[in-house]
Amino acid sequence: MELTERKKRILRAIIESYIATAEPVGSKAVAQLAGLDVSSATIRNEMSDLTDMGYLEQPHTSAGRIPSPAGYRLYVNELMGEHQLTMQETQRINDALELKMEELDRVIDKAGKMLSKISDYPVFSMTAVKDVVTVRRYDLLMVEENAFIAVVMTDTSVVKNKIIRIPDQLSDPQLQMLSTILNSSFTGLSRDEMAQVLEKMRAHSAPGAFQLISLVVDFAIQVLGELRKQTVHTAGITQLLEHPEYKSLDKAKPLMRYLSDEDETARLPIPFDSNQNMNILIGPENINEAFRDTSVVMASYDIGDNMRGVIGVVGPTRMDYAKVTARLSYFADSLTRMFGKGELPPALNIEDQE
Amino acid sequence: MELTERKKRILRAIIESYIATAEPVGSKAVAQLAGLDVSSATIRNEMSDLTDMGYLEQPHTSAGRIPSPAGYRLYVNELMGEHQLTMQETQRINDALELKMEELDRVIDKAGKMLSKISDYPVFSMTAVKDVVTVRRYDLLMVEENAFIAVVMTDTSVVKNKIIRIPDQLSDPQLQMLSTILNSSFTGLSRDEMAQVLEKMRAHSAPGAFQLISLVVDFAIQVLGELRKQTVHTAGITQLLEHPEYKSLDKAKPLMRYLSDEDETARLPIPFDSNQNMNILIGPENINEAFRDTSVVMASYDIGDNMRGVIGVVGPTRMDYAKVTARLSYFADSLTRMFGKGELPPALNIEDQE
DNA sequence: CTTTAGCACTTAGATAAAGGGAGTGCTAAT
DNA sequence: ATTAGCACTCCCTTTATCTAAGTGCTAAAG
Repeated sequence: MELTERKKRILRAIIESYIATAEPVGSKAVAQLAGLDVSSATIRNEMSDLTDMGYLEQPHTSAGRIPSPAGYRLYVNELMGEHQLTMQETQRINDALELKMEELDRVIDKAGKMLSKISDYPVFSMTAVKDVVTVRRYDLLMVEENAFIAVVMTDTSVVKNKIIRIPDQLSDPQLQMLSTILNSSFTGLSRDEMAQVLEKMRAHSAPGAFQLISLVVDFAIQVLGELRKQTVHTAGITQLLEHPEYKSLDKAKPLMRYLSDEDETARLPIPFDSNQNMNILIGPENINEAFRDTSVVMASYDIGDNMRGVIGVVGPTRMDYAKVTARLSYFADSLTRMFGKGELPPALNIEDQE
Repeated sequence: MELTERKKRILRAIIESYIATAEPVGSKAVAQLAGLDVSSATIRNEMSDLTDMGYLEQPHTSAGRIPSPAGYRLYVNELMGEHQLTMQETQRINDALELKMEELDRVIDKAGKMLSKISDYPVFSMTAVKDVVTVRRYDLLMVEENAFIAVVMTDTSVVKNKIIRIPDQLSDPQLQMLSTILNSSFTGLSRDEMAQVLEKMRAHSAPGAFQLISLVVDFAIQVLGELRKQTVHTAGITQLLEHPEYKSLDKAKPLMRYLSDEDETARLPIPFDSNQNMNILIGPENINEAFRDTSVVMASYDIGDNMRGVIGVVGPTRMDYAKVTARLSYFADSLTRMFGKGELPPALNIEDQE
């Protein structure tokens, strides 16, 4: 049975009022809000219908109505107007994204924090990385007699370095030789392959030389490992407390504990449908128990050509979907642009240290 | 007036009971706990004295007693036994500190998270850095015709790199020349000085060459800026909610908001007395309003020879000082050892990226 | 003089009862 | 089909009562 125009309008008014106030909405209030020139009694009849159809719920007999998950779903799919970002808002997001010289991981972390501030909800963010990253090239820089810097560049153009100390002195030609070996035998390989080659080499190499090689290769393997590992960042968990549905600690605690526990979030089972770049999960649609009364709005963004990340907002089912989606999508687009191919990349930087 | 042995014993019993239960302690309970073979009436008299002396407080006329800040202070200074870390605990801390290949900043962050897990309280951590860091040397590595990696090493042996793209092609001799200029004119200088030299150079240099130089120098200046900036990390804020004094959201919210707001914590006005390496601030001893009902236990640790950091635990005034101090001090010592001069440093790493 | 037992007194917090208010659903009239 | 009117339901707040814990005092005992 199709909804009449008026029913839609009433449903929408109820949802938007509830989003704003977190209070059940009564027929009288709707009569004003919906801008329909009918009395509250008429509205009551309509609301009764909507309840029967499953779009509204009644906390108890004599309370107003609140939207059911199905109601939110309908709202998100059909009713919700595109929220126009104001100039101010876009400006704010742009300012926020003025990140320079940061490492990818930290950019993501920071981006999360900013989005959280902008949206007033907790945010999680993660990057899904290419699973096979290889080393493109090695450079070795002598710094002192018994130390050199190993610079490793991956095929994803990530550069990492490390100061390597050695017991014996090393001459320039030796370093040159080492560099040649590394660049010829240890590039374009996966971590496992590198380990294998290294193992083979152990047999027919001078122990001293082998030692050196393995120091650098071990570092390279570590770098690749670091890059592979997918981390989830969360930000602004405390924001939950600002929303009335979490004013009872019993509600807030499990969710907060979940979000703040890295081990948990690490295996965040977020079913992201990558066909569309904006996903909304409403309340019970979340498989995860902790999220049963909570909605998640997610967007994906691209990091260059090979990687893709997901950033999402967590909030009460009564969340201002229109606003959140607008902001989130703009934000994700900005991230994509920022990490974009054409432009100068965000110049991620590096650091090693003795 | 000096406290009698018995009074001390009673005070100690009260504090420890209150630490454990968060409930006011009555005379009857004390009679048992203190292990004194006297009746509750006697205890009552003593407790009355202790109240007069300011070591105990009464929430209301007919409640048990709770320790006053002065009481905690006395306890911390004199009464508190050294908490013995169990083998298990030290083992746990050691395992936790098995950090490799991380950047300083992230080590601190992670260390905070671990300590928070170990101590069941929120933790903040920060590093106080040398205020003048300079560049020790530059290395330039050609990667493609129109891009090279700039590797900058500071006098604190931090190495950072960045891929720099240039519109025109660059020959090896040109790169060589650039490197010479950088190493002769832009090392050992503060950020301001570098900017000045750069400005002077603008006049009598070919525009193209100047452009190149300034790209690298700007990066170096940024690196120094990054290093200088002192950041405070917080971890485990949610742990607050596990303690009964914060079960009312009104109490928890301001503190949580404070701790989770980076802008706030950045200017955390923590008066750390660097003469002793363990500081305890009890309740009202905290200048900061948000911490009025909260105690802070802080320890400092050394990062190599030049830097020093502070790591601290935040909790209710009723906090298990004995346990927290023991763990914190062991933890801080471990950090110092880990960053120690002798040993291999935690091999901080670096990364740049296109 | 210190310790102890006994008891009246205080007070927070828990439980129960009563009142108010918002909103519904139904009926009858427009 | 819409609306006004009204009885009914149920939550929430306030008020009153009760209970349990703990104190402080007094007077007796060691």
